[in-house]
Amino acid sequence: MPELPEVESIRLTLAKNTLGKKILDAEVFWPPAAVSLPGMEFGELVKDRTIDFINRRGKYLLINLSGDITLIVHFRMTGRLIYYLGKQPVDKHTHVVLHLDEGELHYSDIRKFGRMQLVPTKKASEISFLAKLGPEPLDEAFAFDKLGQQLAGKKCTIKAALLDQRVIAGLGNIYADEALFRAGIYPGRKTDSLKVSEIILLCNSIQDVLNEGIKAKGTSFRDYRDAEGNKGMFQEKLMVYGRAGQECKGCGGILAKEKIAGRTTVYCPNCQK
DNA sequence: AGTGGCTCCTGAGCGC
DNA sequence: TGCGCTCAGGAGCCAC
Repeated sequence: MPELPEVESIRLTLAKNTLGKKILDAEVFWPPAAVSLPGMEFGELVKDRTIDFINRRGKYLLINLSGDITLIVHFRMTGRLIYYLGKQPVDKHTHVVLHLDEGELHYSDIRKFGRMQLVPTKKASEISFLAKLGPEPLDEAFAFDKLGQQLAGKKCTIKAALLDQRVIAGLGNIYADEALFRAGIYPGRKTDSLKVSEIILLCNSIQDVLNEGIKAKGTSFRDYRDAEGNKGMFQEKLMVYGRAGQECKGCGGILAKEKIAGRTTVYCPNCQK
């Protein structure tokens, strides 16, 4: 599932292949996946626009098109955006194809949770789901004091807080569990029970695990691929996610599984307190 | 404010 | 081989 490092990897590979290219036309096979401006047809709105630059905010990919239109993509669970230099057949999960002046861009999504949405670029930051997002964990301005502010006064579990995109943008189940393991914090701890020393540790762990995830080009636990169709490598480095019942790579104890914040959570009862 | 449940979806895995 | 069941989950929404 694309979290921050996966979306960043898609951004980099997509930029490498499509910047400056022009959209000749679009084919929409499943309309709910392609949200346009009111009263405008998706294909008509993207036609003849150039891909100017590509940004990322949390787990959202922001593709700036010429003429002040931005294509916002959220991949949710199984969304993929892949560039093909040649002609590529569509399959039953392909929802949108953008034909470029060189190559084509396929948006597909097995579970159909993901969305592409066109918005006026000037209004992009006001779009409700973007405006609500918390700080970017890899911004230079982000440090333990910022994380502390975001967590202040919260009484939920730390796992729930890390998954809350209003608190911090870009973490999902994989990197939240991995960051908590590295910080030695039990995911079910109440947020207001964390000491400053633990918040410092957690902040560093979040940044480290995200940076290492990006360096490894993301985690391909199951479905994830970058914009060139390649898998990431970070699944080989996972300490807890997907490893319930296996040995902890730190202490050799058995990793536990528990539903916390409504999500399957894996942790080491020995290493995380 | 926090929590739990439901919804959107499909495929994988399992028991029989 | 195949049926039916459960599980996976990001995030919005609603009830309590």
